[in-house]
Amino acid sequence: MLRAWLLDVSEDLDSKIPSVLIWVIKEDGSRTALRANYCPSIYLVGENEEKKINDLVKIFSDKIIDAEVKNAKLRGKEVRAIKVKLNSTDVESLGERISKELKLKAYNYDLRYTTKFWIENKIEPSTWYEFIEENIDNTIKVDISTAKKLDKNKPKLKVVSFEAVYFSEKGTPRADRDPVVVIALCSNEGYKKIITGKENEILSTFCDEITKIDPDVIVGFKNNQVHWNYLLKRAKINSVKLKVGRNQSEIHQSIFGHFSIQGRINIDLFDLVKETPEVKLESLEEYAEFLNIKVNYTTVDEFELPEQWKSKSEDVKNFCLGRAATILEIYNSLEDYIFELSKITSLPADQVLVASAGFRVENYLMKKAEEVGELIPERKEIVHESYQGAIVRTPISGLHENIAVVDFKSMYPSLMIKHNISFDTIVENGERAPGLNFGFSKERGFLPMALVDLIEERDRIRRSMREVKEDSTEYKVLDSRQRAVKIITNAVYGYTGWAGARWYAREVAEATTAWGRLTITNAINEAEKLGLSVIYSDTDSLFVSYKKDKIEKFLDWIRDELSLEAKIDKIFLRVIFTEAKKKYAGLTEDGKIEFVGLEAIRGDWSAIAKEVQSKVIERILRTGSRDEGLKELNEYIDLLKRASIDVKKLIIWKQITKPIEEYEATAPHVVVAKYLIKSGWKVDPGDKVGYVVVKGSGRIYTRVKPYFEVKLEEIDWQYYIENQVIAACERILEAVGIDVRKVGKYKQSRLFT
DNA sequence: TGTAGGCACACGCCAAATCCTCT
DNA sequence: AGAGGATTTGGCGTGTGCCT
Repeated sequence: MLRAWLLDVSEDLDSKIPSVLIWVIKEDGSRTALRANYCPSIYLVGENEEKKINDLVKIFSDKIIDAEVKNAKLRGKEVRAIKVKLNSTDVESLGERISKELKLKAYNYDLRYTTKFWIENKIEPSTWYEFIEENIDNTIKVDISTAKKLDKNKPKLKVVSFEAVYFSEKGTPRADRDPVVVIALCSNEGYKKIITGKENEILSTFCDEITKIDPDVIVGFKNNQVHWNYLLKRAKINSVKLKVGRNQSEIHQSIFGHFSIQGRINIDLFDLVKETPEVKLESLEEYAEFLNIKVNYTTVDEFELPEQWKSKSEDVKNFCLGRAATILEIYNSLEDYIFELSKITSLPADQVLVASAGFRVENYLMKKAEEVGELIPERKEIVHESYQGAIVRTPISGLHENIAVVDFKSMYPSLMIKHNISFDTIVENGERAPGLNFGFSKERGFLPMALVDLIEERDRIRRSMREVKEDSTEYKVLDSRQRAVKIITNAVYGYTGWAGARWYAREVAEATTAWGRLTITNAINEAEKLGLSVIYSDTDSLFVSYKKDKIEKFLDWIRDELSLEAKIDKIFLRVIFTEAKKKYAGLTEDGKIEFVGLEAIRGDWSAIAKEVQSKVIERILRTGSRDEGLKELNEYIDLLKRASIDVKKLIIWKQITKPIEEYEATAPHVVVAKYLIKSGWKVDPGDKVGYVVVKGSGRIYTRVKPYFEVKLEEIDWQYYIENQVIAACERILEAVGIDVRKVGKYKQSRLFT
């Protein structure tokens, strides 16, 4: 018996019959690749199965192992399908050819060989398994059908983080021109190294060190987007092979821009920062701060890197090493989450972070489909029809006291279960979804089944969490797992309304929101009937006056009459609403101020505007006095009039969301982006551009500059007072009855110019 | 290789309205 | 007084980032 933890799988190119290399960590701690034969299967559906099987065997005799008729489910309906076991790893193109030739619809075919490996064999990555092994000429071979899942903790992984610095005189470094000058490495066994010197030596030392450490995981920041590409090109120029994989293999780019390293897991923390909405600028340092990880190096801005390298190269080296160390530390705090997400979705750890929410859900559903014999439909382009979403009530504006926020617990998943909403249960007779001309049958659907499993799994995890100490490793692992499960659960509804989904079903998404609207409307009416005034509501939440016994009754009613669960999410001692939806700020029982939707938490407002708005709101909420808010604003206006604010606080950051030439309107951030591109900087979709508004007349886009080129004297303070600070505060103050344009320092501020 | 829809808000764009200057 | 250019006004579209 061989026990091993599964890292990743790659195709075994040395084998004549379709085979995989399963990269594992064995129980004794050794790292190796297990060889296993695996012939993938596809399904064909259509008329005359028996005859078609004969044709199949005739035409594709060398490409198939066998074919037999089996029962399967197609959108819940029992069908007869030909299961074809292929003697090839080229599943998609062979599947297509067979389907075309025999005029049969193919299923489970447009998937990569390695993806099929996990799904079809019901094997999960990042998990312990037991296999029956056979040793043949120094390689270990296993029989997949003997795989037995073991419940055992993840082994300690060897991890290396790295960071690289490239030198360019001006602008973004270009791989065809600008060299690598530093690479820093850190391992989780305490190893640290700064590699500098001649470029070819840097590159080969980098590979040698990786080989020596032999890590299971290589982690970086923007390594998929920037580093691997860059290092590969520099390696080519220097005639060095970038051998960082196991078996001395080179790194290679896989289909969707992500890089794979044989036998190791390549992780890019940038993928994680992108799904962390609290981190606005998506920088490594901001991410570290968010995770409470101390950064102990001086950040070198990319615009000052060339100068710094020429004058104080030691600082740059330390910066590089510092970043590598921070990358490792961040990775450590997120490792459990990454591998739990990998397990639950059956996507190997180095793919799960690259995959977007839709693909994670889909992979999970494909795994479930295999369990129940549901065929996996092909991915196809579909014209998406938009549908009605949730209800958002206009808030009662002003300063409120003692408000409870009541939330439905996972409303959409619960409704999908309650009404059996699924792509395989849609019917046109019987009970209909509110306002729609179709409904859902009673027989348990595929999606509700998957959701019940997910919810039960999460409940199980949360129960086990209660049995272990809160500061234990086990607790953290369980917590990561329940978070991973929750994310998948909540994304299922959205998945069904995604045009790219294999199981796209607009009706499902539409019915879910329809029942959601009915549910919240009924709940609002009931709350008011019980004497709770509802001041605001969005999708599945209600803001009501905090009257304990009435709320208890209300929650009981939801449980008994709606068969749904709701809870008091939080209580605001004070809360401010303007007239706008989705924007408010409140003081909670534990003395914290929470901002929702307001400029104070938006990434596209200047720091000064955000600071003043939060201070103004905080003062009003803490004191309960509106005049205190005005005082705060006046103090700041004085500072701005004296130009006594750090330029950094005036930067406005905005994302470039598409190729620059596709912009129709002349927006300030686009003008700056174009200027940057002209000066040799690379600005790609997804990048953030930081600009400052300077003095002048006319359109704003005619007087914006990149933040690093702005001098104190040119700043348009009037703009910042009017369009940033006052703009962010006036709606708040207006909501509590103060007209900023009539009182306070505003008039005086106009004299400024 | 994009979970969904609902929403606020700044600013550019464009045409109409209004203002202003000059003959 | 009236022509005609300059400037302001207001509605609408673009663009970004937020909420649940």
